[in-house]
Amino acid sequence: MMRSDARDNRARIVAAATDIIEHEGTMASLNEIAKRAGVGPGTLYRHFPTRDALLAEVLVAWVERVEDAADATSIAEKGDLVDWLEQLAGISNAYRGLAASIASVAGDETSPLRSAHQATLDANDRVFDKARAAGLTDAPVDAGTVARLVTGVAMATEQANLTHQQTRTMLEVILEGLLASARP
Amino acid sequence: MMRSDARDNRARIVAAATDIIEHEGTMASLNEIAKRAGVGPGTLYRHFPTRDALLAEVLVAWVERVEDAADATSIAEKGDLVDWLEQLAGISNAYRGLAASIASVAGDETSPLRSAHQATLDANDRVFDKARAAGLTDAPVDAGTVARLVTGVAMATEQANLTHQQTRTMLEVILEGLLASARP
DNA sequence: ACCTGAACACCGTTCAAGT
DNA sequence: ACCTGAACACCGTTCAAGT
Repeated sequence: MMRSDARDNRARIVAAATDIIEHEGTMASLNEIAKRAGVGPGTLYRHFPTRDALLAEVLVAWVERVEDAADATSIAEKGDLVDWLEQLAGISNAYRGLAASIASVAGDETSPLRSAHQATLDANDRVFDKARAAGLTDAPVDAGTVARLVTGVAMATEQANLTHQQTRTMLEVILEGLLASARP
Repeated sequence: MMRSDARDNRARIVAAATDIIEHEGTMASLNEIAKRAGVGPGTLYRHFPTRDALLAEVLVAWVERVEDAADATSIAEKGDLVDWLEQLAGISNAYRGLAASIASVAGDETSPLRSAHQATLDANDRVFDKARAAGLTDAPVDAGTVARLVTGVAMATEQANLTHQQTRTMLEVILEGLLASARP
């Protein structure tokens, strides 16, 4: 059982982090977050030994957005799938630096962001299940490949300040490729 | 005419930067580069007011590699094009952080890295010209779209420590999509 | 004209000292 | 058990003072 002051501090750190990361991105200063939360930097480190551990907490709400989006999406034609990929890329760019943070999970099995990452893979799988049900494709599409491609698009979009149309064009190419290579 | 001591210092800064960036990536400490070059930090800033200005100088040699690779590549079948994209992605990952630095050029018309970026776009165009000559595709493929996609792949590869095979799979999907959407 | 290097305002991270 | 906040070793960047 956590001491009540510790529990309070933890909650205030998460609240401050959510607020600041939303505005400044995933690379926001940890000292600034601690200050905003009204705790010493050591307290932040005690509760969250790494930046990703803190980010994982902030992303709990974010993961729900991904899952809701996946479940709310209905897939009837190819354009719907592009819309979905666009949504996925957009959500990955909810905060500055988020796409890069997500990408780094894939290469680190022990990352605290692991479950958040897995949830998005699963959500993506469910959407492509719908696509198969709608007869858009008959072969399996690897969710990992899709995730890596969309993450790459999201990173490029953020880094190069791409227009909506440029990003969509990239996703159209990718979807075309996914469906083409899925057909034997 | 630059004073000879200034010219010497400039050359030593570029040499030190090349050396250090090769090992530590594009985000290497500028103070460390200055120290290695045997100059004060102010001298580095006098010659290169921004990190990208310094990087542009370091990348002169790098651009030649891209152009040589493009001109040396012969394209006869689809696999050759995947090989080319793989080479392009590999070159973009020559240094850590390079893919991101390249990506940021696209969103900044005044970047000192502009000519380096343009050179890679042109090189890519020449390769796809060969593909058209070989009858692999008949419609134009936008070099900008290709560059953005490959940059995204390169960033994801670096950030997620992807395997060779994972990267190649992404590029295969992209090429499939490029050729498919090029066909009317 | 060019260079030096101390100085400034920041980072992330740690850890003795407190309660 | 938990917290504070000064301290450390770094950043990038500037600018008075030197030659």
